[in-house]
Amino acid sequence: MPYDPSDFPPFAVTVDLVVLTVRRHALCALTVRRGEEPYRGQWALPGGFVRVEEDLVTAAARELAEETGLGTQDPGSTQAGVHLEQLATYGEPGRDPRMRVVSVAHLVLAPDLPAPTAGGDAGGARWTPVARLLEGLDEQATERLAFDHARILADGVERARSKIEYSSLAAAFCPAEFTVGELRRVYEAVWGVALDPRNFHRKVTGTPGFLVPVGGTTTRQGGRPAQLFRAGGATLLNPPMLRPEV
Amino acid sequence: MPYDPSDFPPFAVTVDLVVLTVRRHALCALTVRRGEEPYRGQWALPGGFVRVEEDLVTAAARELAEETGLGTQDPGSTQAGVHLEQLATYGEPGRDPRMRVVSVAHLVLAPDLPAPTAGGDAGGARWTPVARLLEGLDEQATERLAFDHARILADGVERARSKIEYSSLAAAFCPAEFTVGELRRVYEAVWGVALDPRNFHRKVTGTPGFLVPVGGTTTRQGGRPAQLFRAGGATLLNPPMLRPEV
DNA sequence: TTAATAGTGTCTGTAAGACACTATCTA
DNA sequence: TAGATAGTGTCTTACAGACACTATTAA
Repeated sequence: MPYDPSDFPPFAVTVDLVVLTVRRHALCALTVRRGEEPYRGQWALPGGFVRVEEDLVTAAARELAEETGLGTQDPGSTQAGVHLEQLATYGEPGRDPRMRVVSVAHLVLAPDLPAPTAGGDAGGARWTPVARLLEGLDEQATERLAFDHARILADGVERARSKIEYSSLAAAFCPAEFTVGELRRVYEAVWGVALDPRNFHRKVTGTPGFLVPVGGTTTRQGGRPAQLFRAGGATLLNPPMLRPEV
Repeated sequence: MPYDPSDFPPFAVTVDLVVLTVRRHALCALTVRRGEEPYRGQWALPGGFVRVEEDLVTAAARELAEETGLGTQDPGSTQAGVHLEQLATYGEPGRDPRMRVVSVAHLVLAPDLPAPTAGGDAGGARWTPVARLLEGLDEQATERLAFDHARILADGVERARSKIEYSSLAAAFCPAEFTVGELRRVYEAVWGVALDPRNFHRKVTGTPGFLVPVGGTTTRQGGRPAQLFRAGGATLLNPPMLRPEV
């Protein structure tokens, strides 16, 4: 099959970002307000075109930096808590009414950040609890996301929920140094359940290499001072943390 | 951002297929021989261009049918044992020396099939043990796959290996009706380990909804007649099957 | 008979779930 | 003091891993 340009139809390739964080005990996603048709004025996931010379994950990191100022280095990196990975690709013919767009969605897990600065071409950006964005996914909810972004968001949330079961990825939602209680509240927010603090403590501190004590303590959560940890080298949690009510 | 064609660079979008099966106690992948440059004469994963009006998973199913005669219905379907799902997308600028190609890889799990019929434009097709295709992934192995297909295959194999831990997907490698021993040999081939037959039997028959007895028996594996089962409705295995030596 | 696979039962160690109890901070 | 969170210990139960033993076929 020689690569005659007439052989293949032209596609636009974009990256869309599911940027998740935990704010006030709720899992939140970054949304931007659309400035043009279609879906003008509606909220959407941040994203943009992939450039000619650019790798997919590089494009995702660039869009993330433009939208939030967040920096990542390599795919899978957990520098400063920020994690970026490819999620899935969406290419249904009618998903964009104007032309054929294939979007490679990426998942970003970030610690709680200051209110997003809409640095890019977006008309506004904010954190929205995913529960509100995903309620009544089938019907026309009031806060319905543009395009098929509700489905993309749902896939990203499900990926995050399942990945923290067997990996140390939940630490990506925490600052560089965090307490066991703060990590537990991340699990509770992402899964939407309550976990037993004692059993959780035993599980995460008993897994070798999962948490590394940094030496200090903090009382920023109130109560007795808690030890500070950072994420250890062990990225796999075996046996996994069990998600209740599955 | 108005969709002026000059705004975005032209991409070709293809689907590549990681088709896995278990033959003679070995995990094998479907490979086709390339008829043109680059990589002429080398083995590669089957694949092809996505058509204008075609969904990504539809394109993957079409390529699969053209290449093997295998039929699937919906994504995630387990009809006649065949399973098809999206794997990941590969779009590094230099991955195809001729032009910018973004490939959406898909993973197919199929029962043991007759020798593949190279029905498509491929110069030949065969099953190759993945162990041989992946050995010395970094160096220039003798049986090196074209493009970045060795990495795509490695990602597909890893996906299959991890998914059978917590799902009933291993049944996709079996015929519609199978015995507990045949299912165990699938796990052993995919993971490359030996499992205790007694503990395996207890695990899979003790999980409600995982296996459904069909009533008959078979002696096609030799020895005492074994009950025949089909995959049950329970697609999630909780607690998961533990992969040894991880 | 032997050799193969199928299937049941039993023991042991690990770990999860439930929860009592103590420790140390702020208000 | 009360009330919050941190952290340890204990008991029970579930289940994986190891393995003895029986069952039923083919050669």
